[in-house]
Formats: sequence, structure tokens, C-alpha cells
Amino acid sequence: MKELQKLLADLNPEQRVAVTWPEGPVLILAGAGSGKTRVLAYRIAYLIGHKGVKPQNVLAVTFTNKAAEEMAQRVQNLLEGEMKPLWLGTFHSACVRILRRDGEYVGYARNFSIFDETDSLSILKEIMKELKLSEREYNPKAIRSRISGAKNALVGPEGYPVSNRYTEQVVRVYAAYNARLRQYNGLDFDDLLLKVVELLSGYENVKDIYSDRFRHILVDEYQDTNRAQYLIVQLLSSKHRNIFVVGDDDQSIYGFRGADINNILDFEKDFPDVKTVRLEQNYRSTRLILNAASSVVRNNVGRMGKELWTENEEGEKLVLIEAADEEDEAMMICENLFRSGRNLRDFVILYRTNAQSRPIEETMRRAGLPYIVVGGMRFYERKEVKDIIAYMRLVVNPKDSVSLKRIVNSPKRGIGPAVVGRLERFAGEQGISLYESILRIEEIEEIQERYMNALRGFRNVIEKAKASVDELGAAELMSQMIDDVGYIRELEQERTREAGSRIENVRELLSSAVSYEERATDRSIRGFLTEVSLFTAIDGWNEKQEAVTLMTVHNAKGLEFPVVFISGLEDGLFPHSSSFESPSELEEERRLFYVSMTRAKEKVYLSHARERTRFGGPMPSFPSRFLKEIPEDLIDTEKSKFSQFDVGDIVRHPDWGVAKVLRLEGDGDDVRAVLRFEAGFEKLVMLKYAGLTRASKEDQWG
DNA sequence: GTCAATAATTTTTTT
DNA sequence: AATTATTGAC
Ligand SMILES: Nc1ncnc2c1ncn2[C@@H]1O[C@H](COP(=O)(O)OP(=O)(O)OP(=O)(O)O)[C@@H](O)[C@H]1O
Repeated sequence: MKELQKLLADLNPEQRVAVTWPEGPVLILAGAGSGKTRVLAYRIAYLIGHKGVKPQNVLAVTFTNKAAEEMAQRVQNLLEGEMKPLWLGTFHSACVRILRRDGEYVGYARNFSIFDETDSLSILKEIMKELKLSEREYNPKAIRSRISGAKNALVGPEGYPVSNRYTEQVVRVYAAYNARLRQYNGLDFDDLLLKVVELLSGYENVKDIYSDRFRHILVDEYQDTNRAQYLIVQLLSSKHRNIFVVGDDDQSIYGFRGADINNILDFEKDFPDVKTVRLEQNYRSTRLILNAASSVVRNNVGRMGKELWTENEEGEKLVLIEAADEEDEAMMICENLFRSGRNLRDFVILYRTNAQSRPIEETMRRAGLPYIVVGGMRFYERKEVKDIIAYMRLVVNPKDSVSLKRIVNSPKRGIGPAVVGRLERFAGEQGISLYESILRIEEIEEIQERYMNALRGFRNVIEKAKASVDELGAAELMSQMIDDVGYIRELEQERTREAGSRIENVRELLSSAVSYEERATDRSIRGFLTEVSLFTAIDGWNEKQEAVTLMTVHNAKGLEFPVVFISGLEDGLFPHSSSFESPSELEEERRLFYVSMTRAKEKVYLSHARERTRFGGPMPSFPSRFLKEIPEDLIDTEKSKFSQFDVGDIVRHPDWGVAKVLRLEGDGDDVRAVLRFEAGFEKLVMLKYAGLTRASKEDQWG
């Protein structure tokens, strides 16, 4: 174990106060790169290593599974000895753990399924069909987001405000959706939190167990907790009141999914005896980057207000790349990347939306630069992977009819909607699940022999797997199932490149199960399914690989890189146009930009393009309003070789030589320039045809 | 019930 | 541009 003196030597005086604060509520309110996460790790090590707190009495919550892993690693390095019984994970993973043990109180058997957004959507569509609501009038995705919003705010169908015909229908769908989830013994992401709130607030005995147990609760990234998470923290800490939260109101970027910045702003009201610690020294970034980032976020109102300073050197100016279009932007990024001569793992390229990764990927591929994309189409969202997972989910939870319907005809067994409809009717009449109706298929009249045989085959493989679900590990059970249903065999017969890559993905899924078994204490398929459900793109990111990383700004939260490129800094994209009407959403976009810049240790590149392809065609784009919020003297500008020119610029025309730009008119695709050539004559040219280039220094003339 | 052609829709961010 | 939903032929 690291000696106390040594432990504390890695901290500055304020951090030390936070880490060694004896008891009661503590709020660490601090800006980017001030060591909040470090303080949290040291606090855990201090409590366990020096205050005799047992690991099982500590709950530490991080924002992602990856952050949890890293935290575990850091704490382990500071301590020796067993820390396994420590609860360390995201809110969602802690909630699953609680519900797997005690979910029965609120009506869920331990083997419940976790439904992702796609599953939710298909349930909603199913319900809307039954309620005869047209998908044109009631967009299922819009309804899903309304329901999700309501759940995050802890509003049930009873409490949902009805103000018109539309909201009336939302409530009907919402109620039916919840009933259906229960029937399927499944929870959606929002339920994982919601049901824990119900459990802890409705069952005193359960609350006692957990609030007794967690003598110390620590939460990282507290500014991005939502109402449900807030209540969970309140309930769990009600007994010992040792609640240690760290966060930065300027880094709250998940408002869109219910995160409430007031949770951190009101913490001092909720706990009047709180010890608030402010950390103001930044250890991450150069002085210049810090200045630029602070200037931007200063434009927000209602902040808690922090002044960051640093002992780091001033550093290099930010570079603003002005590109012609997204391809040019990608090229210029690559050029700068090459020019710097650094290791590829030093770079991250950030963007606001996942769609922006494509042109960058293509350019990097052409340039032969290795890269990793975090996010976008996730591995576990591919059809073949979801199919196999659905098989396993059905085995674990036979009431999971969403999964059943997904795979009853995949691989093809000739079971179409008609047969499924007949089964559903029977299930409805008998009050049984869809799978049970397959078990009792023989009782159903008017089902032809060929369908019956197909369903018997299906039933046999599921039953076989069910029999060994407790004996076999995740990988073996899954591999047996793939064999039994002939999933790979069917793909092999297709003999297409597409099918080949699907087979590869199925194999990769299997190997991820193998590695799960090596890691986990619970080797069963249940544990694996839970891990898969909660797995996110960033969790799989390997930062040590020698490659450039591409990710969204949201995914970069909490990370740091020597060099950061922030691309697509255009009005409508970053800030996104959807935020234009709402001042608070615009402020969230600004915080997003603040988070982006403060990821950088040494250098920040900003880029925008004058034209960007959207919905097929090219659309003019204008520099982000946020760029104007950075003091000009902190920025060097780099213009595209296809750059538009300013009045007064010296340019070279391919036929007529060097000229000076006298006037510019028109915009977008249709810009004309009046040029005065060295020879003395003037000419009007169309920029897009003239092929002008910026003239070099020697060409300068008066 | 299956498959292919056509039409519609899509881009905000994610546990 | 590309993915997804719908329609219609077999
Ligand atoms: N006392 C210290 N001495 C030296 N380096 C420190 C100290 N505290 C933190 N650091 C370093 O500063 C960097 C930022 O720390 P950390 O990630 O904990 O900050 P943070 O406040 O959580 O950042 P953010 O909110 O931006 O994610 C890390 O590289 C960390 O090692």
C-alpha cells in the first residue's frame, strides 16, 4: 500500500483537503483538467487504504464503463489487496446489479431482458398498430423520445400532461408500452434507473440494505446526472450521508437526455452542511488553450463561475483551418497531422455528428493513415450480432417476445407474419407468452403441418439451450446455438462478400464471449448479455493503438490528447441548428465546444468548410459563431488552396498571371471577382471556373 | 411466404 | 448517398 505521505504528495493542497475530508457531503466543483477524476480515485484509495473503510461499503459511479475500468486500475495501483467487492461502475450498471437482486419487489424476475432503443421502437410500433394509430400522424421515434423524456423526469403515464389529441395518444401508447415491457419481463434503459428509484423509495427494507451498505458514495461527472440518478444518490446516501460528488457545470452536455445541470447547482441547498472544494489549477492544457476555452464559455450565463489558471507554458496558438468543403477539410487535417511528425496516438479528431466521420475516414484511408472510429454503427447493432443475442435472450427470458419475433424466421424457416399472428392470437386467448404458445403448438388448430414442423425444430433448439444455460459458459452456449440453428451455414451458402463479413462478425461475437469468460466471475450467458446491453462505443476504444482516433465530442468527455482537431465548426452543425431557438440549448452547444477545446494538452486545430454536402447536394456553410468568441490574437489562420479570396489578396490566374482582387460579389457557388492584373487591365472572373491560386510571397507587387 | 424493385426518409449528441 | 419501408410479382 502506498504510504499516506506518498499518496498525498501527488496532490495539491486543495485536492488534499478534498481527498482527506473526514465525513459528510463534499462537492468538488472545478473546471476542466483540474484533477477532479484524480481526486476521486485518490479519495477511494484513501478511504480503503487509510481509513479502514471496506471496499464493499463503497459505491463509486463513473460516466462510462471505460472510465470505471480506468478508475479501478488507478485505485488498484494505489492500493494493494482485494478491491473486488467495491461497487464501481455506471449508474446503469449499478442499477442492473440492484435489480437483478431485488427487482422482484417491483415486478421483474431476475432474468429480465434489457431493451435497447431499437427494441423499444419495435414494441411501440406494435402497440401503435394495435391502437390503430398511423405512423404518419404519430411518429414512433418522436413518441419514444417523449416517453424517454418523461421517464427521465420520473413522470409516469398517469402524470403525463395531456393538452391535446396528440398528447392524449402519447399517454395511451406510454401506458400500453409499460404494460408490454412488464409482460415481456423487460426494461428499457430509462427503466433501469426508474425502477431502482421505485424500489428504493417504495420498499424501506430494501433501501435500508443498500443505504446501510454504502457508507461512502462517490459520483464523477455529477453535472450530467438526471432526475432519476439524482434521486438514487439521495436515497442511497440517506443513511450515512457520505456523498462525494465531483463535476463542472461548464461541462454539462447531456441535457438532451434529461441531465439536469441544477443537480450540481443546487447541491449546496440539498446538503447545507456540504464541504465545497474548488480546484482552479489546470494541469492539462497550455495557457493559451485555457484562455481560448475560458473566453468562449464566459459567454454563458448562470454559471457557478470559476477562474482556471495554469503553470504550464503558454504554448502555440490555435490554428484555424478554413477549407473549401469537407473533403478539403479532411485533407488539410491530414497534412497538419503529417507535418507535426508526432505519434498517431497523440491525435484525436472530434466532430459534432457521427456522419462527419466519413469523408475524414476516406481521406485517411487514401493517405494510408491508420485510424480508429469510436461510435457510429456499433458492433452490437449489426443484424447478425443482434440475431444471435436475441436467441440468447429468449433462452434466458422466454417471455422476451421482442427477441422471439426477431429470430423466429432468421435463419429462414418459412414462418411469416401470418403464422406469428396466429400464435399471438392463441397466446392472447390463453393468457400466455408467445414462446409458450410455441411450446403448446400442438393445441393450435389451423396451423399447417409444415409450419408446425418448423416451429418444433425452433422449439427444440431453444429448449436444448435452456437445459444447459446454467452449466455452460456464455461462449459455449452461444456457439452451440449457432450450430444448432445453422446460422453460419445459411450465410455460407450465400457466398457473397456481404455474407462473409457477417460470418466474421458472428465469430467476433463468439470471441468476445470467450474473452468475457476469462474476465468475469459470472461466466454465464446472463452476465454476458448484461455486459453487451450496457456496452458502448467508447468502452471498446483502445487508446494505446498507434492510430488517429475519430470520435464525437460527446464521446471525448473526460479524455485528454496532446493534439485535438475540432472539425465542422460551422453554424448549423456546431452549434447544431436544432439549438438555435433555445438559448439554453445553444449554451449547451457552447459547453460542448468548451469540452472539446479543453481535451487538448498542447495544441488545438479548429476547422470549418465553406461548403458541405447535406442530403445529397452541396450546401453553403458559414463559420461557427463560437469562433468569434475566441480572441483573434490567439489564432493563426490557414487557408485552403481552394480558398475563397479576400479583397486585396494577390492571386495567380493560370493564363493571365498575377493579379490583385479588387472586388468580390455573389455567394455560395456563384462568386465573381474583379481582378487587376500586373499588366494593368481589369477582368471579371467566376471563381469556380477561373482556377485561381493564392500567389506566393515573391509575386507580391504594389 | 419470399424476393426484388421502388418509394420514402434521413443527420444531433447516448447511458 | 444510403439506408429502410412499402409495394407488387411470383
Ligand atoms: N496535483 C496534480 N499534479 C500533477 N498533475 C495533476 C494533478 N492533478 C491532476 N493532474 C493531471 O491533470 C490532468 C487532468 O486530470 P483529471 O483528468 O483528473 O481532471 P478532470 O478535472 O477530471 O478533467 P476534466 O473535467 O476536464 O475531464 C491529468 O493528466 C492528471 O494526471
